[in-house]
Amino acid sequence: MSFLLDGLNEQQRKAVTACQGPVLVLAGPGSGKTRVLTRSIAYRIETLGARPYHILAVTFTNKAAREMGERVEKLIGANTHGLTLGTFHSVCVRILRRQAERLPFDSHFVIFDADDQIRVVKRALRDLDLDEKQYRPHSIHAAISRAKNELLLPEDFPIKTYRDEVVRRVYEQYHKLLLASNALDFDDLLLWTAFLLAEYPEVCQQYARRYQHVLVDEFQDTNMAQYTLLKHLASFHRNIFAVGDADQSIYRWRGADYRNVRRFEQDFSDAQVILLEQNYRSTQNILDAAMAVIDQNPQRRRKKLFTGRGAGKKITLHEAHDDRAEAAFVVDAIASLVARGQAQPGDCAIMYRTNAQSRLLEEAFMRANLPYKLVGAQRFYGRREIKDVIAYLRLVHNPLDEASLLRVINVPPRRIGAKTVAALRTLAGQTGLAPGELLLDLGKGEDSEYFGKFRGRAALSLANFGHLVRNWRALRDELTPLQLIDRILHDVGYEAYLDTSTEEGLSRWDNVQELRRLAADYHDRDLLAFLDEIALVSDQDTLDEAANVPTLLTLHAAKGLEFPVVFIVGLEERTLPHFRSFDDPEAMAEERRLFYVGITRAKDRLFLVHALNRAAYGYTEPTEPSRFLEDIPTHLLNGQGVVRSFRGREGTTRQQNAPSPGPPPQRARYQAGMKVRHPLWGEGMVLNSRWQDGDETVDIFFEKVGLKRVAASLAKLDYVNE
DNA sequence: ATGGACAATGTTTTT
DNA sequence: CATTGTCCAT
Repeated sequence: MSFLLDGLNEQQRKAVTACQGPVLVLAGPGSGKTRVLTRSIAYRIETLGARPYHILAVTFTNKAAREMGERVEKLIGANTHGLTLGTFHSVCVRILRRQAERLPFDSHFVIFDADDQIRVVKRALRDLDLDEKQYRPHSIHAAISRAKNELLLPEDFPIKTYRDEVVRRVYEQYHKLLLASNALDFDDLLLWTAFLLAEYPEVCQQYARRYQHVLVDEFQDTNMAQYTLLKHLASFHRNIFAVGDADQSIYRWRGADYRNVRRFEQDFSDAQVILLEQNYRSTQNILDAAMAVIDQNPQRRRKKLFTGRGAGKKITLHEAHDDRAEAAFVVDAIASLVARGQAQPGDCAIMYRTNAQSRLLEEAFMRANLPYKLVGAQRFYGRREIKDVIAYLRLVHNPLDEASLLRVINVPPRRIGAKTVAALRTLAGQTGLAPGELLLDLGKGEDSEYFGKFRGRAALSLANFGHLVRNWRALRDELTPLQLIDRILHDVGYEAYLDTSTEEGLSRWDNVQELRRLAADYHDRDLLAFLDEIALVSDQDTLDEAANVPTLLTLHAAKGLEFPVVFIVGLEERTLPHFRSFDDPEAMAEERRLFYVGITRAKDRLFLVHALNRAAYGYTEPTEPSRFLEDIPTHLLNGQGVVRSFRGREGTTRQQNAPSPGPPPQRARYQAGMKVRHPLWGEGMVLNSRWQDGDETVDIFFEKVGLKRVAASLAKLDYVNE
């Protein structure tokens, strides 16, 4: 089956055929990593005779999984049946449903999305009589999520401060509430699977024996839970094949730890390490810019990326007056490329740090009457009407799901207000039933023993709704998901509720129609399959590749994609790097990687854009260009004069000088009284600062280690905002 | 119970 | 500024 090695370079070949023992493939951007992964799967089946049943391949997005499946099938035909191929989360769902009898939930559990999770945190806070202002649900949830990713249960939650103590209690309550709802959050899927494999050696054995080959994509994005899972699953045969690139690790905030790459080499000391450094995507100029940017990150394994593609066009650096002008520039530039026949609209992508930045771009496209497509942002599944319909389905599937019950119990309004809901919950608590179960019982009307416990109107409203849910439940096995949706929409009068005479209502109803179309695909599967699928889709999964129009997307969403023409906008301090990363060197390093990921998406043309003024809180304020721009050698750039090193704001005079890649501006960055943070020594106060031998020498009094003298260009100091 | 008006509050990235 | 929550009048 030598065709599986056709067209591969030596390193790729080596990787594809490395099927024994642990293998770590460090794959630079555009180095054919997906190719290596798919061929390696095919090679194991075709050449080594492995049964697909014995192969596990995990990815982070459904799209990546789907693509991989299609490409393997294209290589070796249809004999991929039995292959386990999916995202970490979907693979875990499958395992957990099968093994639920060993775990504290049953196999019909539902998956709570981000919204539900916040609701549960709020509920927990209220149950514990804690102030939502003081303990913001999002921040508490982040702490819980972090703990789960580290495989820490409530009792293991590390306590250093009083706040930690509170978080631990909320975590405990949150945990209970989820189990009472027979629901798992995203993190639980990983946590419980890891727990299962650790606690039940016979189960672990069963899977580890089955999976003779374990392959992982985007390994640098794994968190502790995922890493542990992989180790368990590969523990018997030890044929684990991990592909990743620490320089493209951009999900630290989600628990991802690129140090797992190093950990892998330690845990599997016999691992073969294969480097893929030849880039097949970008021109050399683009690649050089990318390397110049990423080389500034400390403590990384240097890779020397090269391409056979030639230098290519220079990178365009554009300075716009403000964010509106920035958007206009992008639209103009695309229009002009298309007009000159240099690109198709669909070749172009515009990338930005935050979703909020998409708005002005969208407006600019609309003003120019040009179509575009947007990845993510107001996600389809995040829309209110979609969440409503899904909540109905989940309630029908699982009446224990309190989050869904509360979401739809009065939508459309059916005279069940806060008072009545509180009464329902109270009585449920007294009887030991879940609110949803109580509601179902009330659905029997006056036959229900609980009917008399409510004040007249309330009892009737509840009974009516309970009756509806009873009916839907009775039908749920006969009807397809689509038929059930239609039945619910009809029974509750959802179209009338949306008021399709208004533009907004009509658009919402359109979205419901879109959901119906998606449900139509599930005519031969059950409701739960549909619910699983929509719980685990990602933004990238909804990207429509057919339309020949420009794509707007965040830098995060751009990972794994490539485009002939790439615009990266908002290249300013506080945007990229984002201001939330300023006081943490690790976070700052990740901002740089994010920029690196963006640059390396480009095949032929790269446009880097920054605006001198940007609207922040509704007010437009002056900006400084991103520090990352300073790291790109000027000879790779063209466009208007390269304005460099503005930190300190005297750039206009310096600009006159010949563009020299010399030292930064002679202006103190640190002044006495400033608070700064050093990666090693922690926080300290600047005592004084002066210029010496072309560098800034700063004396700092650190809280932990006392007085230190540092060179500003060498010490990785960060400002601490007071 | 409902809906509207106002205030506060917060803005990264997402399986 | 744009969303979310809270208060108040119906």
